[in-house]
Amino acid sequence: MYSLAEENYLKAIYHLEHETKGEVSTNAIAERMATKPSSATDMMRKLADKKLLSYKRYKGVLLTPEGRKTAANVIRKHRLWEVFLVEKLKFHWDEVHEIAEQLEHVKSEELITRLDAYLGHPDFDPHGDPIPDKHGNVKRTEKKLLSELDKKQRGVCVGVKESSSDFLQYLDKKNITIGTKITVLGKEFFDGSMVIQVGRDQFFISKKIAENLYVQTN
Amino acid sequence: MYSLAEENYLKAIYHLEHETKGEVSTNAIAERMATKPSSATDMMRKLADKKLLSYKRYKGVLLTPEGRKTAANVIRKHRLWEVFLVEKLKFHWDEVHEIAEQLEHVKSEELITRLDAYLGHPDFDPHGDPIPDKHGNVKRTEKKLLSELDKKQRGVCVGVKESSSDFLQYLDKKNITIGTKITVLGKEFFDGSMVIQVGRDQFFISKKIAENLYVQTN
DNA sequence: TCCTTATTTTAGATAAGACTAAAAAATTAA
DNA sequence: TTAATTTTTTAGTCTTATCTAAAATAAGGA
Repeated sequence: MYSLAEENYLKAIYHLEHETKGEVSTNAIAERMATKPSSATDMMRKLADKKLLSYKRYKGVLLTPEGRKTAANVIRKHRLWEVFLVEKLKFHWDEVHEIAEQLEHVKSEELITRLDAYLGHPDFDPHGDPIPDKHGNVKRTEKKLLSELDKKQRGVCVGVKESSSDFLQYLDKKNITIGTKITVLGKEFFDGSMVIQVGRDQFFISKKIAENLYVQTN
Repeated sequence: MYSLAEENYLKAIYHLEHETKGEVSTNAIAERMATKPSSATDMMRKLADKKLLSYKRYKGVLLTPEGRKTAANVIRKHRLWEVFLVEKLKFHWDEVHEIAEQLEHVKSEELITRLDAYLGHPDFDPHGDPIPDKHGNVKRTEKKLLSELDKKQRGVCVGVKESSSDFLQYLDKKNITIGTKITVLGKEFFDGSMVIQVGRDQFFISKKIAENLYVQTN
């Protein structure tokens, strides 16, 4: 069982590994964690002792399989809780991060198993990010922006890029939410605007809207 | 915003104040918290500095109104989460305490407001204990054991005293759960056994059963 | 009341996780 | 290749919440 601080460092390193290639630097970790590099070094030592990552002085770190799995599990919990907050408690997509940041550290395998089932085994969180399975595997899927789709293509809404209150309210009004199927009926190359089909409705959206909506294809 | 340790001490003291009359002793607190008396003393100092309780050396402590309210709020959260775990995630009554013990420390007013609404503003947790309102007020109700009822009296099941797996399964089988209305049709003074009505069913229960079921009357 | 016992507090230490300042290593530039 | 700069580590402190051992106070019995 790992401490709150340990879990948060693992999560940060997991994300950093995906953003940059190769070893993750001490400074990058410190910056992400909003701590000083010296604090990060201390923690790297500890996590290396616990075999959660490999660390060589001055050389940065890489998660071990065990470390990666642990990190993915915390992220799994975070994202499942986000789904709960949005789907069940009707929070807006942009209000849930901080709360999930706390809930993700609650220790109970059974709790997460049941929560997952209760939510219908969701594949994505409200921001469109994939939810790792219980083994830490992430279904790397074709998440793309709606603006990348061409005429006649379809996608399922899996999240938003920017999540301003105005934008979310616009989506609400148009009945677009996680899981909503969207078909591109037309696309104007001049300004990137589109005509899309959502349920029975067809309407026009600007390029700006299309560039802030993530969809999953295939 | 109070620390995890502070919240747990407040909760312990709150319960101890209800169990014993007058000041709560350092030893009692230490025992409840599974710490040493010296640790309890340190924490009393700190909580007194924060005006959450009044403390005089060698004299024990009493919560201030602010301390009482804070404690009640943690208990409110604990009990709401327990309801969630049992009602929504289908945990058994005796599996939820430890998890709620963690969830109760999640900080977000809005979360609890929404959770409360989502659960339908419950008055009791799955053990039959009352859930304080957001101001920390507890509806002190007539929670009694089913065995205390007399013939023709009615009560609503609000919880269990002992919650062994066998007992809970028995209750499941008989369709007795939180909110179930129970009427005493007959009571045998010789052995304390009863005949009760639950929904359309009438059946016999032993004294032991009646002594482990809490009901609310009035 | 005085003495013994139990309770409570004080003093000093420890572990986790953070910090600052200074030293060491790596990197970049001349 | 050496010098300047950046990155990382080390050394030493701090805070929170715990502990042990010892001292102080309160309570109970003869």
